[in-house]
Amino acid sequence: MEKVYNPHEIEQKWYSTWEENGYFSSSTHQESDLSPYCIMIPPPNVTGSLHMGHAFQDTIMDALIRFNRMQGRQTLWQAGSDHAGIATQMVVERQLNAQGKNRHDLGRTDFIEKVWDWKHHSGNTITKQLRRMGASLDWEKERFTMDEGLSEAVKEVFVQLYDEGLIYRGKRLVNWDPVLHTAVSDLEVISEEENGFLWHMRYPLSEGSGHIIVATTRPETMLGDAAVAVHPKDERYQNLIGKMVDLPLCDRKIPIIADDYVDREFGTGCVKITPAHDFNDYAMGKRHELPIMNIFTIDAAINEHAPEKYRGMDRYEARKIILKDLEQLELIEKIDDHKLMVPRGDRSGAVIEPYLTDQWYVKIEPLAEPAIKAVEDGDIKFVPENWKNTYFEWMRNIEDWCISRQIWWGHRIPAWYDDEGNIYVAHDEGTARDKYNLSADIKLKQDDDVLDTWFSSALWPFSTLGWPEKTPEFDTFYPTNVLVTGFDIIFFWVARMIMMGIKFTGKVPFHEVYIHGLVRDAHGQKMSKSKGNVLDPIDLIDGIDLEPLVSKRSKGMMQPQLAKKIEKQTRKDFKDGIPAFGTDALRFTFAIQATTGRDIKFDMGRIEGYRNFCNKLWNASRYVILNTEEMDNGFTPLCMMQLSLADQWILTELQETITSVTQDIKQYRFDRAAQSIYEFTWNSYCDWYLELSKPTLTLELQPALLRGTRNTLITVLESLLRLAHPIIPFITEEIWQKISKIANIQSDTIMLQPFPIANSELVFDEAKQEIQWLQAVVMAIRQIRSSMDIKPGKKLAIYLQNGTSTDQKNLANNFDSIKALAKLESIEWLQSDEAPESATAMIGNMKLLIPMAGLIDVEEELKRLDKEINKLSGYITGLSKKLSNENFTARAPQEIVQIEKDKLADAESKLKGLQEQQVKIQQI
RNA sequence: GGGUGAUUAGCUCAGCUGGUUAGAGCACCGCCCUUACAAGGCGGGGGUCAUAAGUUCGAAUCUUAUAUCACCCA
Repeated sequence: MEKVYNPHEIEQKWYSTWEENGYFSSSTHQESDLSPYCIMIPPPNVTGSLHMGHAFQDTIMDALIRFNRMQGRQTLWQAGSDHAGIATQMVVERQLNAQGKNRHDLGRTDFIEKVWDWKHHSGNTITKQLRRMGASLDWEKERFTMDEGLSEAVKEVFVQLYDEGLIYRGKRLVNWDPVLHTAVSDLEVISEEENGFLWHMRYPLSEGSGHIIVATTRPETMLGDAAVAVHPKDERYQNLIGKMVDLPLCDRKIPIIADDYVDREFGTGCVKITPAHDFNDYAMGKRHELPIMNIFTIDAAINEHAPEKYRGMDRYEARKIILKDLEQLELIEKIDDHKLMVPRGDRSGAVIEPYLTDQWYVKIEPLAEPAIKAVEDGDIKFVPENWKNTYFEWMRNIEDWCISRQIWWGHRIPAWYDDEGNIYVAHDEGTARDKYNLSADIKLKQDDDVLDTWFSSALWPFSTLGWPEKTPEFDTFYPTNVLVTGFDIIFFWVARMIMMGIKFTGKVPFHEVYIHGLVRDAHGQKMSKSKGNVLDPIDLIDGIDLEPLVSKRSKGMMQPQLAKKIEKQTRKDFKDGIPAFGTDALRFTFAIQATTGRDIKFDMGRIEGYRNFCNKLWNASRYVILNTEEMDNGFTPLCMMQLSLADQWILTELQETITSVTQDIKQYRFDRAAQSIYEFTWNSYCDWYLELSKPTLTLELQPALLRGTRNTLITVLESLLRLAHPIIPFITEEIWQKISKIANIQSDTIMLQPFPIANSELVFDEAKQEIQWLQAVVMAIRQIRSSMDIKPGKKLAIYLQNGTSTDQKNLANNFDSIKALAKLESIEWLQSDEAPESATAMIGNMKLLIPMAGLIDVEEELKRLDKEINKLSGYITGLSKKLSNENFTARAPQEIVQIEKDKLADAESKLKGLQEQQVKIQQI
């Protein structure tokens, strides 16, 4: 293997090998009694590219999938993407615009063909990037929400819901994008605080004198006012309730009404009510049977219902003129600065209007009920559990779902109209005629609208498996095991999948929902394009220089004035750009930070640390290969093999690590799993075991012992690679290819190897005790060495005193190891109480002495002893206080009391030894 | 206004059903290019666990209140 770990060279090679060999396939399954395992990828937007949220989410899913696949289960990670109606249409329209055309020039059919063209040529950015992440998705089964089968499922569901009266057409307020000319979902509306004004306007009372002052952030909507409302208990306005006002500029009279909804503290406590242009006003209008007067066109310009003067003006133009006119009439009381939430379309950036239109709706309550019950009954569990509250909260206050969109790219609504506007719903026109007994001469026209993309996404868990056809895939994998997603789409997606799944398959679509946190930047800010703080996962994998990074971040801004600030921040945060860390390091960073539900602040220091971890594993493997390749490693049957204490110890540690990692992954604690792997690899295997193996290998003892150590070096590393594979697939595969050959394993890939299972026969408690003793001795010597400034290379002669029979046995068994690890010339037992002047450490009751002659400074040693003694005394004081408390000794469980007593005895004897030593040295 | 979560070392975070002298990585200090690894080795310093009260023999952990921050809903 290369001396330096170079992720770039290994990653792409292995991914294509895996894919070409069909290792990701859900059809090839090993013989196993275990149940199949399936995760549906949250289908990424076909126009999208991979962001940190995806990378995090995909790491988790891939780890789960690889883990379960290695456990021998038939495994499907369903690949695919969604058609992202508005986003995709916009991408293609922009291309047309560049040629000076728009979609109307092409017409619907040709335009849709163009979109398909685009999809085939450019719609695979994110699937390529998923491959870079190492995601072991079943690409053979890749689906797209607009492909034939999924479209069939959409029609089937629509028709059935309509026939059952659960889909209807109605006129309601929707979020209207006046630029895109379509309804958009709440999810596509981003409300953010912006600076604005609160205008206080006088509305004259109709009775002749006096006026009422209303406060509004949107004065132009006054043209559609239907009333003025006050709080019924508001003493200031009691006498006005029921009276009329003259609506300025409009020549209309509107009533003053009372409603609880009015906030007395806001503005003047009087609000104008515009039922057609505000969601709350709409509700109030319904309560009070107010007329609903729409004053906007689909472009949000003033329409023919308003006074002639303002017709055709854009809403903001109209605002200016109206304010000027009111000013002239002296009807403006005052203007306050005001911060308000402004809803904008996430695609167009236009301010969204509540707008009254005909749309299709799903009647949601009958669907919500069983979906709530499924979570209440535990058929579906949220991880972390708290999220079920969010789910319930939304589901219990759910409103009907507007599913129609006024765009071209999407599933066209399977509804036809005759000349009289009667509606016929069926899979296609022919079926509709049969179903409704319509003769061929009745002209039918299909609805122009398409369905919300989320409508098809809601069917994803079963439509991808072939539903409504009966397929083996559906039988095998539905219900799926777990859905992995962010909290932000619990409403839009998770809840709807549950509703649709139960409705159409009779079963929940998944048994668990794992909700992960958000990936934020190093400062804890949400990553967003407009803030210019996004990190591209691919840049972390491949690296990027500062200049390209700066231009990438500050280019194509919606608000170009922010570019300077972004550039400055980027130069500060990434002085030297970003080095190439590789996919495995990125995945490990995500895994180890995936504590339940918490957001991740993405810290470059950590990914660097885990890149170093990969490098460590790499180099340890090189050591193992160097010492075992083409040697007698004890794999031939019937050869004599003997395990050293160190071998037994590392095997013991490995079993414990396997047990905890397995448990942790099953409980979605990827942080703990990764942490255990890290600690085992670095702190046990590398820091101690490899060092312990060196004396054995170099001293060339009996062949049986040599075989034992070589065998252990190999088998432990081989298991470790399999243990870590679900998190860091590339490096483990690369190393495993070498190691498996040495270990006599016949297989082409680590991917399909069994996940390690802990073996209780490889747990050696005695060896564990002995190695812990050895570690204590070695660390004590190193500590003295370091604080006394003794050169690392200087070999020491040490003495031991006052050892128990166990200490004597431990030394005898580990003599060579200790000599090597602590760089000793000799170790001798002192039989009498007499001892040379020495620096001293206590290992239990045993005294460890390093003679001072010429090596150790008396003052320094006294200082060191003093420090140790102080530390110990503090400890002892605490313990004795605890133990002299009768309440403690009487009430605490006896095991605990005994533990504390043992601790105290131990500490006291240690203290005694150190104090004796202190006296001795003071006498020098 | 309602809800959820957070607050532990300079930074990023663990700490599970209460029993550790409160841990890790990064950063910091000292020594070392020791034949797997300087992307490294060895050793070290650093925390009144946001604050206050309570429950308990015992609280970072449980309860209540307060403060600050974040997010969701209105």
